[in-house]
Amino acid sequence: MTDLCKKINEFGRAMGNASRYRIIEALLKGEKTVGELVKIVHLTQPAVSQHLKTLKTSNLVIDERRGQEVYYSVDAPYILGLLKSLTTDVRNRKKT
Amino acid sequence: MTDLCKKINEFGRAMGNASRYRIIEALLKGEKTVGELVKIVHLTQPAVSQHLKTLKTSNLVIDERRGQEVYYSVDAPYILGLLKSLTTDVRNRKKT
DNA sequence: TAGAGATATTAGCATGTGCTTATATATCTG
DNA sequence: CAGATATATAAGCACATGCTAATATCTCTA
Repeated sequence: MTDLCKKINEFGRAMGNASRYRIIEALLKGEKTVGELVKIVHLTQPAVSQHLKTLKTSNLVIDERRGQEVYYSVDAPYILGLLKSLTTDVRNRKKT
Repeated sequence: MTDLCKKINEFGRAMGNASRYRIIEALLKGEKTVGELVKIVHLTQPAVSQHLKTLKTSNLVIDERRGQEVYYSVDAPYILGLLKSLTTDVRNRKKT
């Protein structure tokens, strides 16, 4: 499996879960703290933290601590790069 | 969950599974029969058929029977539409 | 430094998922 | 129509995954 494949696969795993997808959706509207996300997606704080961890491992989100709170936001350049690669692959497919 | 959300989520679920991702990859190189896919991804025939069923349910592939064989191919226009929507969403995000 | 607030981590459980084996359906050919 | 080939479906099992509850870690402030 090439590096790109692995990335796309991780991206899929992230977006394929409803909770994580809702987290991403929320983050697309602007950075949020864990506590804010908890209120938005209606999950417990540990559940949100766990999802954020997998999202971070897949490089889809960035975190930054400011005082007691940790702000999360989408890594847009990374995601856009992935989407572009994918789009190119589909465009260049062998037509039927 | 909006209609687009549901589609993207299904797309993610499809791409997030390694076997399904390999099937999509193979199909991007041109349409294939179930039997050909079995040889390529090294899964049993029922396993491949099951994956193809979920891919079809998510509208990512198209099937067409020709005699005894069924040919599968990616639904490129559909996928490209999804990727475009996703790209737009990420581009138009609220910057941090 | 003690306590409070915010987040992360761990363990455990219930459910979902992917695979296998067995069987059914469909299509062709003799 | 009978058998062969291609594909689909069903049942069952092992494992992965998402969630909860409990606890740990980190940071601020009095």
